[in-house]
Amino acid sequence: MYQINNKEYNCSLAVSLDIFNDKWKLYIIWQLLSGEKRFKSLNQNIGEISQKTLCIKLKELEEKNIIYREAFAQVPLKVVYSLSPVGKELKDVLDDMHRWGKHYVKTHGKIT
Amino acid sequence: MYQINNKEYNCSLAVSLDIFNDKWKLYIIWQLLSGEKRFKSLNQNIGEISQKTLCIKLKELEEKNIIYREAFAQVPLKVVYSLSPVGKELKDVLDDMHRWGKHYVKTHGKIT
DNA sequence: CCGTATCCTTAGAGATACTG
DNA sequence: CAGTATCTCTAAGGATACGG
Repeated sequence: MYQINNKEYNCSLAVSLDIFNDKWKLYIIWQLLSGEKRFKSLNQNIGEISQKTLCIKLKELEEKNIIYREAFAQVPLKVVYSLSPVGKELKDVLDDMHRWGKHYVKTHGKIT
Repeated sequence: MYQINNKEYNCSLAVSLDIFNDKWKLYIIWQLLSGEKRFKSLNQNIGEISQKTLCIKLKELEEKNIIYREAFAQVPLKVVYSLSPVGKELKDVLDDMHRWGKHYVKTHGKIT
């Protein structure tokens, strides 16, 4: 049995699936794998995500210590997000998912 | 650009994330990785999934050709689910997620 | 045993407007 | 620029009962 923030899991896979059981977190990680990014950049480069949802997801990822947030005292404001060590270790997962998607499209979809 | 069932994606990762953007599909794959399973077995072994939801998710996976469904003309009925070739190729993804979850728990949770 | 059919409840997410 | 605050809506999922 595993416990994180008073939540119980009977398998460590359940931990991952629970954390990333939403529409956007893995997209955000994917963006950050290529280097730290500002809020605006994420908002523009991640499909159709709304500002509000992006805020919420970034906060959740920061609370879980998967990403870091660094704010600069400037006007206009500058905030930079980057992957923590444990966040960087998601690279394998995302590479595999990317590869699988490519393979799935090749056999079951169209490339235009 | 990729197209599957009249849905457009600009990245093959988006394909994977869209397919598995729900609470249960990857759990089902995880179960089936250890061999074919009957409906009841899945229903009992996958956390708190309801019968209705399991039905829906199995159907979706079958339509996407990720799992196979085989029904035996018996009374009582017997139905067996198994992974298709492209379904089996999700093993890497799930192994990585499992490994990451284990690592995350070690550094951010408790093991009881 | 393996599902369907309803009904119902909530969390996730979008749109828009506003603030430090 | 980087967020909050509302307000709204929909689809995912659960509970329960029924059917082949």
